[in-house]
Amino acid sequence: MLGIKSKSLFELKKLPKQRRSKATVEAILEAATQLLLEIGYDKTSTNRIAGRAGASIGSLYEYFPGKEAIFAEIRRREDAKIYRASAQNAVPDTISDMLRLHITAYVDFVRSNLDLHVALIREVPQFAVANAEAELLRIYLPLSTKELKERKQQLRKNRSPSFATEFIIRVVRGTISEYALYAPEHLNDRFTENLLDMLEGYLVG
Amino acid sequence: MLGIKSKSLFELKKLPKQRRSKATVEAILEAATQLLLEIGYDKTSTNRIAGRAGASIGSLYEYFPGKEAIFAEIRRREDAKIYRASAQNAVPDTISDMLRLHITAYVDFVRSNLDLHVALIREVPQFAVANAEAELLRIYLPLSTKELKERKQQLRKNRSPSFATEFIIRVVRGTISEYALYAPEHLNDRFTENLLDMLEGYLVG
DNA sequence: CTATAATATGAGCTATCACTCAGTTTAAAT
DNA sequence: ATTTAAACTGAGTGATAGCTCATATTATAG
Repeated sequence: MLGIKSKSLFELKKLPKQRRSKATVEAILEAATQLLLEIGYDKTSTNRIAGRAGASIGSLYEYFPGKEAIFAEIRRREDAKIYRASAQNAVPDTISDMLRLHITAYVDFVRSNLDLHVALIREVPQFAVANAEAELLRIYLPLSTKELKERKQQLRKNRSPSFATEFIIRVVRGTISEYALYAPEHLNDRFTENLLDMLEGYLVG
Repeated sequence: MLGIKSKSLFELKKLPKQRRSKATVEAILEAATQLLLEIGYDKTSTNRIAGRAGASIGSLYEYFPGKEAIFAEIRRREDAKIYRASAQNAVPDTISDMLRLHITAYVDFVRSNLDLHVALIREVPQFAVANAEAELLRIYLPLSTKELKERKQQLRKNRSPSFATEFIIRVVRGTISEYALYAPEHLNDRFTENLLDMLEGYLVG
């Protein structure tokens, strides 16, 4: 029997309390991000992260239960940025404008952090990241379902707001990830307009 | 300087010629598939694959240049199956029927091999798999563009057949992967009908 | 000033891994 | 029957990885 770790492998073991230790945690996350982009997940060892961060390996394990937790935290912060980028504007009246707002914000965000976004999808074992995904969806999904219900008269008939919300979110996320991974040079305005056109046709008709 | 490997890291070093060695290669691929599903990519060592396959580690390296090549071959074969599943039927006259044919074949295939499909996306380093992706698209894309051009009168105006083909393929692949990874229980007929409805609206109107 | 908690250190442990190679066995070719 | 090529073998190698822990330093609290 191997040692059982009581808390999640993907969360911080302990929150830094003093200014010094907060800086250490930030430096570790920054170093891990750089190394992920430079040499990839596999070659990024915890010792190397600590070295680049100017911290000791012991300090790293003081705050993170393991390698995966570091990247899960990076992913969580990226997801939070995406969320904020969409959520900072007022909610428009029409479904069309809602779609345009959210999707352009999303595409712009992915394009402006393309390398990191791709590296996180490509290289980080997804199981370390499933929680972050679930968290994001839990925030996003009820929010948008509510928005759709309030605009139900604009919806095509037979469209269930709750089904449509998950469907749209997954179409958008899946499609953008696919382009980011395999055809980043086609992740342009023409793509965005086509995506919007397709989704508007689906939701509004 | 590390040793330079002359051929691709993702292809077979040597093709088995005799019946015995062909069986060895098949056993290795089968064992690797099982272990991927049972314990994941990282824990699946080449020694363990050889052990499960009833072959020696030396034989494994006789045919595969490295661990990644084994999984690239598994992926290549899966892709070929998907392609055959779509391509075996005659090409229908209407775009709607074309979409229905290809997409139901694709969804059915993914559902019937869900665990392996998910494991290949989740766990296998994508760079080992990028070639297989490129190969698949090279076959698929011109084929479908040609089919669309022949049905241009059915297309909504302003839809470029070549752009639309890539767009549709990536929407489908991305969306289905997203559902397979994060909501496999929602990968059902209702999902398929909505996807078809959306794409038909986009292409035909 | 003292006691206690927080933070930092890094040598070293255990484990495992991908891969090599010198030699043997089996099949095909002549 | 002999030669040659194909296939197989598996102990061993070098490298590196994630992680622990005993100890030391710094900050906060009373």
